[in-house]
Order: sequence, then C-alpha cells, then structure tokens
Amino acid sequence: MADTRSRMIDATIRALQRRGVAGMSFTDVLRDSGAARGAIYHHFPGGKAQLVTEAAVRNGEDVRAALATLPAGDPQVVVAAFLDAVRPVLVASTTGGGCAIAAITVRADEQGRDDLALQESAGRIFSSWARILADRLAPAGGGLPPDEASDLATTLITLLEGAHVLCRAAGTLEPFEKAARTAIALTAARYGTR
Amino acid sequence: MADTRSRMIDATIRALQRRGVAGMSFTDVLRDSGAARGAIYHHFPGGKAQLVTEAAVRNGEDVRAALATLPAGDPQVVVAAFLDAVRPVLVASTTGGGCAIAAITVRADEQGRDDLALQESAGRIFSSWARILADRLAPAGGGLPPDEASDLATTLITLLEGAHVLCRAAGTLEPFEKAARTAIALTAARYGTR
DNA sequence: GTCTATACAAAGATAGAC
DNA sequence: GTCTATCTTTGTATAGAC
Repeated sequence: MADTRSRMIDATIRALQRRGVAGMSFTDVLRDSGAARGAIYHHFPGGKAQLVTEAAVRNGEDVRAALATLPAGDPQVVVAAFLDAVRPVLVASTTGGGCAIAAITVRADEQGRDDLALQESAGRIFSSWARILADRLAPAGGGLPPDEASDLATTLITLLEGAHVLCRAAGTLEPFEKAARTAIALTAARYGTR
Repeated sequence: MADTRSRMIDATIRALQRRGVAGMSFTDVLRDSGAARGAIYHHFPGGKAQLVTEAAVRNGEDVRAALATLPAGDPQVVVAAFLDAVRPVLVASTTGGGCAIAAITVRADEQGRDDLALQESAGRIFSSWARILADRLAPAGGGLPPDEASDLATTLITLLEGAHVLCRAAGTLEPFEKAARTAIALTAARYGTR
C-alpha cells in the first residue's frame, strides 16, 4: 500500500486548500487518507504544526517544479505562459480550493511559535516562487535587468494570490481573466517591440 | 457607554483580520469588546454567521468610502493614489492584520449555507470596491473606456489582495513595494503621454 | 507500525436569574 | 438588556492493545 505518511501529507494539502489551517481538522485528514487516529502522532510527533508544515513544503516544491518548466526570455512570452500555467489553480479557487500556501498565512494563534514558523515557511516558499520566475525573465545572457525581473516576478505572484482570493469570493474565473487581460496589455505596452 | 452591539462588530472585524473566521472565537470578541457571553445571541440570534456577516458588511462599507475619496481621471494618477491609499493596510498585513474580507473567503465548512452566504458577501464587497475604482478611472466625460477601466480596477484590487497575502507571509512591505513599482512603470508605459 | 479507546481543553450555543 | 452558569460538540493529544 502507498506510504501512509505520504498520503496523510497529501490529504493535509487538500484540507488546507479548502478550509485553511484553523478550519482543518485531523478528522478530515484521517478520513481522506484512510489512516487511523493514532497514526498522526506516530508519523508526526510535532502534531498539527509539523503536519501542516510538511504539507506546505511539499506543495511549495510541487509549484516550484511547475514554474521551472516555463519558457525563458521575452517578458511577454513569460507572462503569457505564466498566466496560462496558473489558470487551472484559479479554477480550483472558484470552487473553494486553490493555493495552500495562501491558506497558511492566516493562523489561529498569532503568538505561538509554531505558527510563527509556519508564517516564515510561507514567506520562504513565496520568495522561492518569485525567484524561479525572475530567472525565467532574466536568463543568463539576455532578458530583463535583475531588479526589474525580480519586481515583475513578485508582481506576477502577487496577481496569482490576489486572483486566488477574488476568484474564491466570486465563485467565477472573471476576476482572474480581467487581471490577465490587463497584465497582457500592460506588458505589451512596456515590452512590446513595435 | 457606546453601543455594545457596535463594539462587538468592531471587535469581530479585528478578530477576522488577525485570525480568520475559523480561527476567531467568541472569547476573543467578548474580551475585546467587554461584552458578556450571553450578549452574543441576544444581539446576533444568527450566531457566529450573523456576527461575521455584519462585520464584513461594515468593513466593506468603510473601505468603499475610502476608495470614493480617490481622485478621478488620469489612470496614472488614480493608480498612484490607490497604491498610496492602501499602503497602510499592507503595513497592517506585515504584522498579522490586514484585509478582513480576504479572511472570510476561507471558511471552515464549505457545505454549510451560512458559509456560502458569507462567500457571496465577500464577492459582492470586492465587486463594489472594483466598481468604485472603475468609476474613478472612467469618470463621466473622460478617462478610460468602461471595459478597460473595469479590467484595470479589478487588477488593482487583485494586487491589493495578493500583496496582503504576500506581506503577511514575508513580514515586510517588500512584496507590495515591488508590485507597486511595477504597477507604476507598466501604467506609465501604457498611459504615459510622452 | 497500525488500530481502538479515551483524556482534556476549547469551541459554539442556551437557559434563566437579576 | 445584561450577566452567570451550563450543555453539547468537536478538536487535539495520549495510552495501550495487537
């Protein structure tokens, strides 16, 4: 049978996407993964904090790998490819899913050190996404200047997370499509050749 | 003494900003507002769902009123004014506060009809913000074409909410400043006169 | 390692005295 | 209307049999 521990992490990612860290419960994870109650503290002695942290790290790596497959070079091409690549994520947002990392930025107990560690994990993960994207915009031997690439990459991640929030609220893809159209038009005005 | 009911709503807004709907508890609201336990169901027979909904509506109106004071006309001016106006919100995000409406897009129970109503409230509130902003970009007798103004306005709200998420995670204003610089530069390229 | 059973705390929701 | 006290449920966490 597939690794129980791994299945629990996958179930946690799904629970985070739908309910957030405070709204998620072990009951959800156990039902979705088929694991027994005692399995949690066997595999994750650190309890909920450890489980959520490992889920965030895995999800962060999955997204990072996906971003690394984007084309590099012309900003207009990179922006268009990025928007197409993230569209499926926003579709999930319209039905209550979406980005698991956005979910862990809202913690139940702001004082706790577990939750501080979680916030720092989220910060590192977003930064790593932006860095990957900046590399596509400023590849070795061409593309944008590093500072400009970094700014634009962070802006694209910002648009992704903002669209996640708005599409969740709207229940439709419309906010994302409006932002995508605008991003395309503004990028063309700034970086278009004609 | 100031209206107990009103103080409870204000306390709920603060609790939502910091902990989200699932992470927020009546205990927080009661301590912050000074109200007694039984006061909740006296003033809000609908329980948590009603309390949170009223808090969201009030917060949405406050933000809408603030957006209505922005200048109208030149897109470059409107964008710059918008970014300056929301900067204090993002500062709050860096220390765990920020947008209360973003918080209510993550609900504990996706099935419940209370939570569906809450999602629809969030959708209406975001739409109303974008509409106000679009009016500033396409005032009667000038400005952008309506469709373009609507797209750009939604994009600005998207940037605001995305920056909220990223600044919360980063603990610094850097993601917002990067996105703001990019928004200014791209807007200048698209709408600059020279 | 996997499972059942349970302890303990905190949440939302009510009842009823004043 | 305001407050105290309490019910019920749910959640995290643990113990211990197999």
